[in-house]
Amino acid sequence: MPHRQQRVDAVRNRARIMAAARGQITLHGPDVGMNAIAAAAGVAVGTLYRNFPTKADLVGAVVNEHVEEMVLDVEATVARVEGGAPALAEIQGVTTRFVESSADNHAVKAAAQQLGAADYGPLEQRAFAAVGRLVSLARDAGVLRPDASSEDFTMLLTTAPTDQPPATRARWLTLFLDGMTAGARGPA
Amino acid sequence: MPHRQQRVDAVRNRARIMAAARGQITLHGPDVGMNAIAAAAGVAVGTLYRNFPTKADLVGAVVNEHVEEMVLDVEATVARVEGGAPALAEIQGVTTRFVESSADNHAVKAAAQQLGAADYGPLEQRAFAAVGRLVSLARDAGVLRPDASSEDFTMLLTTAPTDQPPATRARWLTLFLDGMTAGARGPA
DNA sequence: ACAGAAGATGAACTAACGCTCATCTTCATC
DNA sequence: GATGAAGATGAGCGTTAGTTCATCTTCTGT
Repeated sequence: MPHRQQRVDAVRNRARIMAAARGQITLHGPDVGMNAIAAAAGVAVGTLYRNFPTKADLVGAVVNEHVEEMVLDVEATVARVEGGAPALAEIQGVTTRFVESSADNHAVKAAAQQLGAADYGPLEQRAFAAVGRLVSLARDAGVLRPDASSEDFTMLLTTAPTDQPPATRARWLTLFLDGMTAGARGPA
Repeated sequence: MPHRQQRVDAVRNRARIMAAARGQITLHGPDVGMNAIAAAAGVAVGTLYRNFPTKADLVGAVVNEHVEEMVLDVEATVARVEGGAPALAEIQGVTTRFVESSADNHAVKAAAQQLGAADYGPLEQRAFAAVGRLVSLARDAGVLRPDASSEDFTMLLTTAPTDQPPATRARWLTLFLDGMTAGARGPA
């Protein structure tokens, strides 16, 4: 073992920084200052930069956590549908959960934006794979329009309105999902 | 006449500033610096501030121009439909024009955002009136879902994807409009 | 308990931005 | 032309936000 073990206070500080960054970005968006995050973590700015060379790295780490949450949710949904759960209801479920969580969560919003961007990391590929499986399951069940694609749902995630009142958000989802089901064969 | 006539160079500079601001904001978004706009106008920053007390005033002036264009387009569309033009095709037309113009035009994007905000100026009221007329005409013609509202179209303008490739934008509009026509009675 | 490396600190640096104002220039008037 | 007010100029102010680094502290291995 060439390297000495990492110090316990360093581990603790990194955890505090991630927690504070998550909280601050969730609350105030990715534009919060590094000083604010450092203060919330009970740590000096320099410690932030020891763990994350630039602000983009820190924000990216937080965003990645949320992307992972979203991916896990979609994968769980796929599993339920494969187990016999009604596809359309499950799709309404995930999309609603997503839109609601991104409503007053600026970190999730940023995460969605990143999914729209085309820098394909391994996590993004997992996301696309899961969404793809969900779409083809639902399409085969006849509850989506025949030409429905996973890109359609990526679009949904990217363009979902986040700064609108709850009633508007719900209406938006209704319209979009009705568009996704227009011309569907209908379930057996 | 109490006031002396405005100087010709002052008039010329104001026009140059508006043109430069329009161009720069269209190109780089509302976050361009005042120095950049001044340079593009061939004028010093001080001259910008003589014509527009704050940056918000300048950006607001540019955005207002675009809002007005959009309003005129909708009003013309209403007139055509009232004259017997097919309602659904006309609606597809305006919305397509809007999405396309906001695609690589950051000023129009900002204009749409402002329409979504709730500070009702006289221009905004004209916009809502025109959209309202268009929706009720189309609904009465049976080409929109019975519960279609003008808020639905405001939402469309606000959430339209602007940073996506043309094919994605077109697909988005298709889905949204199919959602708007789902459950429609159908034209006579 | 000690040495030394890993880590933490926060004042200060840099860059960008909106905005001001003392000074100079240019046009309208007579 | 001459005059003076309207207008133009641009260096610089105040602020904010990301980043650095010389210095001090704390933990780990022996």
